[in-house]
Amino acid sequence: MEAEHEYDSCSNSNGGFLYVKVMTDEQMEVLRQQIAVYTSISDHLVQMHKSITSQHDLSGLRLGNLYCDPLMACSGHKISSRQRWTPTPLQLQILERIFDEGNGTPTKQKIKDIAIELGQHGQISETNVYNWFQNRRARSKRRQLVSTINQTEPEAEIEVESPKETQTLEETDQVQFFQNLSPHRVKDMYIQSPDIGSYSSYFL
Amino acid sequence: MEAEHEYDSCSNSNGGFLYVKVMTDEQMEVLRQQIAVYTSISDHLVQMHKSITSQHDLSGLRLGNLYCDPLMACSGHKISSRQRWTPTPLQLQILERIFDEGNGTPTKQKIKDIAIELGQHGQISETNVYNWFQNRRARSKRRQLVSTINQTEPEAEIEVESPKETQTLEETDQVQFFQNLSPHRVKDMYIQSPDIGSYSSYFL
DNA sequence: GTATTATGAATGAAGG
DNA sequence: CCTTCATTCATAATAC
Repeated sequence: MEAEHEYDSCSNSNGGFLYVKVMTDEQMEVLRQQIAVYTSISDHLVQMHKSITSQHDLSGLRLGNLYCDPLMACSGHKISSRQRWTPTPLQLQILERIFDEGNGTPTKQKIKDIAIELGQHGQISETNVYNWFQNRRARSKRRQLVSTINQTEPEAEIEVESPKETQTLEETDQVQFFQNLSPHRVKDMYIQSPDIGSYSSYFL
Repeated sequence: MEAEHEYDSCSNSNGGFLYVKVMTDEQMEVLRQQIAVYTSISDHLVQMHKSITSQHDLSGLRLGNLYCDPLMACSGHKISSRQRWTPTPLQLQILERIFDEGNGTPTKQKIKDIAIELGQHGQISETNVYNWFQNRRARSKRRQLVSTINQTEPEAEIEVESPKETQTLEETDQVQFFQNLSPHRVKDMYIQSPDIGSYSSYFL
């Protein structure tokens, strides 16, 4: 098992060597999900507990009053956060322009070219470009569909003063359902001191 | 880098930068402790919940699962039932294990067997299994290429394109370690267990 | 700070 | 096998 580690060696300030384990992105993602399991479990159980205590006022059952939010860093060290690409304004402008040119089918080679071109204006990968076009196409399609429905089914409601609401109904009830179920999104994980006994009041 | 991650940068063929995430042993240990905290938190909450429900038999608080819709009814909204199969954590675990066993070609008969086996843990069809393996294989392959590039020596290797890089794809010990800690994926876990007692199995 | 929205990314499925 | 699409998930950006 140990032999299968991959090590990158790099010298430290002491002149010796410090061995660090290298993880691939895929492994990091798996790890992140593993950790997220506990976040979800905790969130879920917290909610259940809240539901119960709100009905029965069983606050006396809580297990302590010490506080340490496991999500709050004592030292501010983030363990796992998936960094997601965000296009720069310039990149976005170029992407939109290409998209508007109508060549709806982004060829593999075209994606490569675009990625190279956008690479001049910030970090980007071909996958980013691919995803962007995928999402752009899908959402453009969806928006059109929604607006079509809105035309055939004109709302009697007066919403003239809030133009931004026109597209807020894209989210389905199912999404709302899940978000209600797990309001605490899996956010950045932090390293904290393993003071197990002190987290209880997190659930108040 | 201000975070705990250390990034080794290396240039790729696009002239951009790829980053390899590395962790020291110390960081791994802290991470392990962090996860242990979640284990304790969850365990703690389970006990709290048990102590409460044992006194009050709150059957109404059961959590819905994927193929049950009491919770959906509770929401008061029309929630169309999911049309797309989603593997349960247990199913996913089994699938991943089979996939890791390396028998790359899932025979027709094998798929049937797997489907039957997984049927014990939730709704599933042979097509689901087939599709899963197809996607898993393809995406693993694609990710391998990326991470292979990421793992290349940060030294001056200007290699533009390697012809079908080898796929020494083995989960490293780090990942194995965490999988032992929590062998389930996070996906959809909050809609899975219909009973709080089922959560016990999530805790090591 | 919390809540909401926009959007990058992951994934089951379909078509070739 | 591959690509593509629809849907969902998670998070950066923003509103509150």
